[in-house]
Amino acid sequence: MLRTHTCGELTRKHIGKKATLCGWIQSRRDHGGVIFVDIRDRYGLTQVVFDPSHNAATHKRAEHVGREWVLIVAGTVRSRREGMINPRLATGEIEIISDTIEILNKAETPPLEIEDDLIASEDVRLKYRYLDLRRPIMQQRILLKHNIMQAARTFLSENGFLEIETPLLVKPTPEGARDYVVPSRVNPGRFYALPQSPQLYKQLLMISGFDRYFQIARCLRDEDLRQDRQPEFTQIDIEMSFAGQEDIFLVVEGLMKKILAVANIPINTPFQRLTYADAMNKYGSDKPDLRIGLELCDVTSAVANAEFSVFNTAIAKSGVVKCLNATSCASLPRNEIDELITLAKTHHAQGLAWAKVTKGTLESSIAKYLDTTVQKAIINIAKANDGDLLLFVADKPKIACTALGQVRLSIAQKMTKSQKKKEEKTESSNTNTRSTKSAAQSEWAFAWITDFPMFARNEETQSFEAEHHPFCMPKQEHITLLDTAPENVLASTYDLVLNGMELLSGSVRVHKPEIQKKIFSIIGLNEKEAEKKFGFLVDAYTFGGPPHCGVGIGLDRLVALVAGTTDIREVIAFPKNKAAQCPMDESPADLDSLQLKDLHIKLNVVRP
RNA sequence: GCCUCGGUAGUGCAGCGGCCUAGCACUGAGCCCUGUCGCGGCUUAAACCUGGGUUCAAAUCCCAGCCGAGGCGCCA
Repeated sequence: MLRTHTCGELTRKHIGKKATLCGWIQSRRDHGGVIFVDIRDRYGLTQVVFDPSHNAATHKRAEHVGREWVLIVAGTVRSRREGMINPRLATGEIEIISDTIEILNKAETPPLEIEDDLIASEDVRLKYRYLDLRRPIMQQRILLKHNIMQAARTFLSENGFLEIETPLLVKPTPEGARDYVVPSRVNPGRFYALPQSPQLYKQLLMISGFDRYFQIARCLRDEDLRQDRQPEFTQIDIEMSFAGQEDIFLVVEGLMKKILAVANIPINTPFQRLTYADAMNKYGSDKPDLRIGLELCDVTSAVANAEFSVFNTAIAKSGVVKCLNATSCASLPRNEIDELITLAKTHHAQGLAWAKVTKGTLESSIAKYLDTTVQKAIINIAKANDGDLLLFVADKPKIACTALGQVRLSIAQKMTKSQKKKEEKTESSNTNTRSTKSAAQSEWAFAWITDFPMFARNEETQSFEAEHHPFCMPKQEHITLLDTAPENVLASTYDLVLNGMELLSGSVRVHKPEIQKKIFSIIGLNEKEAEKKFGFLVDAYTFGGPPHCGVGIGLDRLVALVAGTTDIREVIAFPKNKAAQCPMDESPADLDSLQLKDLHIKLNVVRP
C-alpha cells in the first residue's frame, strides 16, 4: 500500500518500473474509453491512464471518482505516445498505466478551485484556507519560506549565532504598539502581554554574555492591518555584542545573499546607503523604491520671489516647495492629474500644482504667477525638457516630501503600465512571445537608510518622543547635543529597504545607564516612571552591559518579495483578515462565563 | 475613528431604471466519445447582501445597516 514515488519525480528514467502514487485528483478526462486522471501532491502532477483493455475493473472504478478525491494508484511507468508529450509538466514525458486504484477518501466539490490562476476572493480563500493552500503556487510559497528560514538558520549558526528562545508571556508595555493581553488566572487581575518583539530580552541576553544571538521569533501587535501588516508576523531577530553598525551590516548583507540564493537571485554587496534626510529629500520616503529613477528637487529658492501666494504662504511658514519632474508625462490626461492631486491631499498636502514644459517654458494655470526668469530657474533645477510634467507641493518639509513621494510612486506605476502596453503591442506583432512574470522582479534594489532622528516632537504637546525606541544610541558625535539641542540628535539606527518596502530595522543600543537616563528625561519619563517601566533593563546594564547592536528582519515581507508579491498573507499559512479575524475558525471568540469567572474578568462590552 | 472601492449561481466576472423570463466562463449533475492534459459534444441545475425609501416600474437610483478589500490615522 505504501507509496513508492511522489507525483513530481517520475521521468523517462523510470519507464518500465512499477510505481505507487498517492494524492488528490486534479482533473479527470473521460474519453468514453480511456480515462486520464491527473493526480496531485505537493511535489507535482502525474497523469494516470485507466485503459479498459489494460484492466477493465480498475477502469470501471475510475469512472466515478471526482475532483479532490484522495487516491492511491499503482501501475507501470510508461513513455507517452509520440506527439503526446506535455512540455509544461515536469512529468510530461511519462504516464502511469494503472493496475489498481484505491479510494482513500471522497471529497465534496471544493468551494474554490485548486488552480493557480483562478483566484477566489480573499474572504473565501481565508474561510477555506486549507484548500487555498493546496494550490501549487501557495505550496511553493510555503516551501520557499521554509527554505529561507533554513538558509537563515544555517548562515547564522555557522557565524556563531545561537538561537535562543525568549518568553511569549511578557510584561505589558504602555509604549509603542498596542499589546495583545493575556489574563493570568493565578494572579487575579493581572495580565501578561504577548511580545511585540523580543527586543528587551535579546538585550538582556547580551548582558548575559551570549554575544551572538538570533531567533526566528513570532511578534504580535494589536494594531490595524494592512497588506504588509498582520497581527502576528515573524522576525529574524539578531543581536551582537562588541559590535557596531558596520559589523551588523556585514552580517545582514551576508545573510541576505544566502537568503536570495535560495531563489537563485544574485545580489551585490555592500548595499547602497542613504541617510534618512537624503531619502526624504530625494524620494519623499524613508523606504524609497530605488528601482524608480525619479527624484524630487527643491525649488524654494527659485520661487521665493515670485508673486504666487500658494507658494509664498507655505514658505513664510518655514515650508518648502518641492518639485517632481515626471519625465515625458506632459500628455498625462487631466483626470489622471486630478487623481494625483487627490493622492497628494490624502497625504496631507494642501494641493498639488502642475505645469507642462513646452518650448522651454511652463504651460499651466499657475504660469502667470511665475515670470520667465522663475520658470527658467525651475526648469533648470528640475532638469526638465519639453514634454515633461512638473508637479509641485508647497508645505512643511515633511509633508511636501511625503506627499510628492507618494505622487512619485503613482507616476512610476503609470509609466510601467504604459511601458507594458507598448511591449504587449510589439509582442503581439511577434508570434509566440509571452511576457514572463519574473521580469517585474528582476531588480533587487537594497538600500540601508541611516541616521534617523533620535526624537520627534509631538505636534500637540510640543514634547519629545522617541522616533524609533528609547534604547537607541545617539550617534557618537551627537551625544553632547542631548543636553543642548535634542531635536538635532541623530541616532545610530538603520533600516534596510528593498524595492520600497521596509525589510528590517535596527540600532546600536544604549549600554551606558547615564545616557539612558538622559534619554528618558528628554522624552519626559521621570526617574520613577522609567524605573517602573524599564527598571529591570536599566538595572541590568549597571552590572556591566556590553556595547551591542542588532536588527529585526521582517521575514514575511522578505519572503513575499522573493515570491513576487507585497502581500504578506500570501506567505503566511493561516493569516487573519482585515478585521484581525480568522474566517475559518471564527477567532477571536467569546469566552463562556465560567472561563471568565476563572480569570476574574467582567466584560463591559456594548453590543447593538 | 475616518476616507475610497466593492457585494449578482459553488467560483470569477457582465448587466447599472422597463429590453432581465438576469448574460458569460469555470465548476456541479446527466448522457455521448479510446490519447487527452484549461479535452471535446449535447443536455441540465444553480444567484441580484439585509432593511427602508423614490418610481407606474429597482439587480440598477437614494438612505441606513451588515460584510469584504485598499488606504489615512495608528504601527515606540
